[in-house]
Amino acid sequence: MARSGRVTLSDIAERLDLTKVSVSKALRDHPDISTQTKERVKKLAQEMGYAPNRLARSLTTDKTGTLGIIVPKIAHTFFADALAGISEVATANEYELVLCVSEERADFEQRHLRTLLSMRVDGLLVSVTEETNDPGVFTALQDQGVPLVFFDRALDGVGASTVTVDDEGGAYQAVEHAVRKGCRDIAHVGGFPHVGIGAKRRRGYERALRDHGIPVREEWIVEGGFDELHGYRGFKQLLNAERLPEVIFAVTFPVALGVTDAMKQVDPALQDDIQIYSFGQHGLNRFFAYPHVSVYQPARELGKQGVQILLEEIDDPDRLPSHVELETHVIEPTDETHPTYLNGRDG
Amino acid sequence: MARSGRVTLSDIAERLDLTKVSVSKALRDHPDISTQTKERVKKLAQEMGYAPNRLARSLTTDKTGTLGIIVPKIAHTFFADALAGISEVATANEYELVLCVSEERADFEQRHLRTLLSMRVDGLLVSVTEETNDPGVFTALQDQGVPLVFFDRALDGVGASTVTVDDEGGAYQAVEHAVRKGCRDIAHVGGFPHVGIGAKRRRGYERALRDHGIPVREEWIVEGGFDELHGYRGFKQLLNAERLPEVIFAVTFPVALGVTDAMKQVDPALQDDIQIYSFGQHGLNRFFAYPHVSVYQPARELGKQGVQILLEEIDDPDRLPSHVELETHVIEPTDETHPTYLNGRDG
DNA sequence: CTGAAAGCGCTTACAG
DNA sequence: CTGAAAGCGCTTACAG
Repeated sequence: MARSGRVTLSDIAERLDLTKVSVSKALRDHPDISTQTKERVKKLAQEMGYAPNRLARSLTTDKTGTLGIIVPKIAHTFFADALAGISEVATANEYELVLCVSEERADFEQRHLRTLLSMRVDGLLVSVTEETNDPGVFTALQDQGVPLVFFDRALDGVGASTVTVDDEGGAYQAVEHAVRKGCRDIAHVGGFPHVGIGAKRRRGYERALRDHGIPVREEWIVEGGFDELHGYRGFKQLLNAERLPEVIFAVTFPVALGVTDAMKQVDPALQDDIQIYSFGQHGLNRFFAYPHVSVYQPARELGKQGVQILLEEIDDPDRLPSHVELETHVIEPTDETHPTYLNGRDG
Repeated sequence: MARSGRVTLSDIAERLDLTKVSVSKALRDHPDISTQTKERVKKLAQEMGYAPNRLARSLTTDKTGTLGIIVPKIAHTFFADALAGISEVATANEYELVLCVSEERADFEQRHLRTLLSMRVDGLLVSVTEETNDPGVFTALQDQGVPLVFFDRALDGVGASTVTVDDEGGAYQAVEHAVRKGCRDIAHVGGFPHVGIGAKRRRGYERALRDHGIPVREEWIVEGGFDELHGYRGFKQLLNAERLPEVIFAVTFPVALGVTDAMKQVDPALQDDIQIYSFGQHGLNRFFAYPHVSVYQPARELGKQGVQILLEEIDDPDRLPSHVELETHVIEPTDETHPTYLNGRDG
């Protein structure tokens, strides 16, 4: 028995008067071994409760069957949903997930990256923090030949695969949607410009305005992070503008929530006058007193495709990086995606 | 260099004309080694980008520095929040998380359990599925000496540590709260009785009714699972009762959402007449048109304490199981916990 | 203070 | 079809 008190190959071999190599082969259905021996081995292994030590196996095979995941936040519906997709595809392919949360901090991200490397994960799926701007750590990975895929938030200047949504297009659609409703006073509480999604969503916003002959007003554009706090601050900043807009397009759903909080605090009646649009939806929007109009972001699908690509790169290390961009569309509260039971399929 | 193309102890040793043992010791600040040598070693290790292979280390030390986590769902705010707490404490103690999602399926749970064991995680933190009823797999873990802690959803008959909330007390408080508001017609859309939280919350509900001289009406009690679908079905079932209640107490927040969906579908005006109470809160409740009254469930704290206890058991294998029960309280929409920025600490 | 030996539990060639 | 050797990259005693 192993130090740990667990059954090892040798334990089985001893009881069967075989060598551990034969046992190992038998358990893996190696053609070297006779059917009869295989059966004896498997039976006893089962009886003894044998579970192969994956550490030992990984050390020799140089494959751990694990994927390193780094997300900036976990208690945010977008990342939780993405993780659900990631978990689904990983499990289906017999990979385990080592989950790291960077807390939007670049230093945490780097530390996690190092740890995951020393754990010899087979590949990495990363959504960068809002602070991340140094491609150095990531290009180093590439040099070491570790498969890497960015999802949702990618970092420019790294030759890695990416799975994103059409950020610019989605933002464009949102603004155009507001324009078609007759609005021209549209503000943007945006993200940091050095993060891809921040820059792209803003670009879409501005382009849509211009295409519809609406001047871009700097005082109606706020830049910041991606969570509630920045939405809250963003709205406060908009109060300094000459007048308030009719529509506020928020760079993320959490930012939209912060904007709402600020509006309610300043004057709840503002909610009747200002419509909030957000990039990214939320399953509970349908219960809101003032539901947001949102750009549908397929979080789960993003996670699934991310893993899919990562697995392909693991299987074929010479594969060139892929760049998948998922389509988005605007959803109004009224055509919100409802649970299937509301579609008459159940109940 | 290792097969993987990565730097090993021997690579460093060779360049420095030392043995790998000395290098290993130097890097770990072993007193055996002279300060001067340590510095030379560390400098070169840094230059060569050495990262110790944790697989190899774990194989000899019999410690992986990983925790296995199994949750029934991930895209549910409760578990995402709990995971945030888990991640926080684990990271602070230099443990990594191997995350598994059981999808509320007992067979998935068992498979994940086996995998985590073969990965030699140092401990397990589990919230069981709504199907789980066989303690066998878990007691087997105990026999193998693998530290195990249940959080939120524990399984009876396993001598493992548990971190839960005061389910019965919380349910009791919720019902009492409704009674104090003058309601006597209180229904319960509950969980499965074989899952601890289901049985306890129902018990609290019934006890509160009795203590206030209100008869328990079986037709106002529905049993089922813990997600939206079961809430939806639950309300539909309540429609068969002689009359509708004034209050519906849902066993979880997702169940409360399903109930709401069903109510809206039957007749949106019902929302003016029936108040929904739920065990477990949600950060977005404050934006709801009809906010729920809820029993506060400290998800994050539950996760944190779970890891804390697990780490203690890992450090001291002879420790007796602990049972932590966190307090709950009823929160009305008006005294909802708001983001800190709304408390004037920011903005 | 430095080193040679042994071992963790597995798998991958190579013999027979 | 079965076995003996070698090795994955580390650490833990034990010598010197």
